[in-house]
Amino acid sequence: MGLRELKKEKTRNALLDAALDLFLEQGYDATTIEQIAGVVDVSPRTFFRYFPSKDDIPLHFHDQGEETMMQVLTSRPEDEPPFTSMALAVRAVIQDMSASTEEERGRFLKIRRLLELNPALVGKSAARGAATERVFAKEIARRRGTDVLTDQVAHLVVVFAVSTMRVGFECPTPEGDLASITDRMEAAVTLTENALRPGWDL
Amino acid sequence: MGLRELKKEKTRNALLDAALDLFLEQGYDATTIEQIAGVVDVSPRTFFRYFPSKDDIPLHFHDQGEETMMQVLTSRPEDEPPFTSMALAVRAVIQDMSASTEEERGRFLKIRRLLELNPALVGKSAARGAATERVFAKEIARRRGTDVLTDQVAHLVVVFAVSTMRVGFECPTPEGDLASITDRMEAAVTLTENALRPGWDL
DNA sequence: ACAACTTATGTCATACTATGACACATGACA
DNA sequence: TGTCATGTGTCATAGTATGACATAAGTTGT
Repeated sequence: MGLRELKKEKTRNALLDAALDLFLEQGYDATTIEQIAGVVDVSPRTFFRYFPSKDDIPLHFHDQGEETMMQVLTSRPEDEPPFTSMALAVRAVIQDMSASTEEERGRFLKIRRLLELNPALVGKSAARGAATERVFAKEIARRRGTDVLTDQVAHLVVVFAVSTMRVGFECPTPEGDLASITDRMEAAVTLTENALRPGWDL
Repeated sequence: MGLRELKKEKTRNALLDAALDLFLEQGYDATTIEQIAGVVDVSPRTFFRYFPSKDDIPLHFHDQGEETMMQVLTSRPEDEPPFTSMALAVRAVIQDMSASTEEERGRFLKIRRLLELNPALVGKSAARGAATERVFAKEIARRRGTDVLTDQVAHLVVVFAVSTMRVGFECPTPEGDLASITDRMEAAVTLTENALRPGWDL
């Protein structure tokens, strides 16, 4: 890895951390891109070269989670009940969180506190989730041999899985560490599994 | 109703229809508030006096639907299984759609076409849905006699219901009329009901 | 080590959404 | 009809986001 990429990685993390800290200190809306860029000593224009939008800061983990889930999904046999595959994908994300570095864990907790303080961000997280859902619905429909446009079961499988993950992550735990978050996420998945009738997704 | 309120209602509808038509003609992002206001011959500032944001145009029915659902929910006995109550609330929304005026039906269809053309709006719809979920989760938790902060079942009940409605509404039907939309929504609710194990939400 | 190339950054400029302040006009009501 | 309340237009402003272009930094050849 060249010096250039190292520097970029460093700037990206610096922007991320500066943004999260400012958001928690003064609130999300009250914090401007100019301020964030100021802390890291880059121009506001540069911020947008690292993050497409301000919202992409609190949604930092979304893309990563989506990638993990898709990897797990494609590794599963195609004739497995689709919700079983999706539940495994969700658990893989939980696993990833547990296995992440101390630095990343800190960011997880900050983002979670941020979502609690700013409910509008929960909405934006759901918005990103909707985009994720489209991707997965398409894949599930493919595996089911159906048309994604009309296969409501495929969509339901996905929204149940994604919604469950959201409930587990967002549903607040009073001042918890990362383990208590992953525990709650795991609990949510189990609850959903038990709520569903076996074979509903065939 | 005074002349003043009539005029307001008229302006509001004019803005709504002008916006929807422009969105469908030239795309959502490509349409500016200035253009919308121009069609109705009001100042851009006035637009924001009728709609808090541009996004509130495609989300026109959200608040209405939320109100309907909450009315139904509070009319149900408190010891009814919560998902049963929520499913009834969703069906009430479907009923409202079927019973709406020709004018409103047209808007429904336009909004749906808009959501198909612009997936980002589906996300924003989900974002609004997240806010709705908070309200209902609180009420469900109250009825269950639990703390909304820790009662994951309450949250799951709500997200399943709201997600199901979204799937039914957004899942595209090829050039359908309003009846085919409500039919699909009804189908989605039924699918979810059959997918869930009776008593899971007690 | 130096030149040539690639890529990241800073500095403009600009469009658009959204909000506050204030003056003016229009409908409501005595 | 005069007074009050309310809606509207105009102006000013903050902030997000994007494009264009020049410059500086890192990379790669000889």
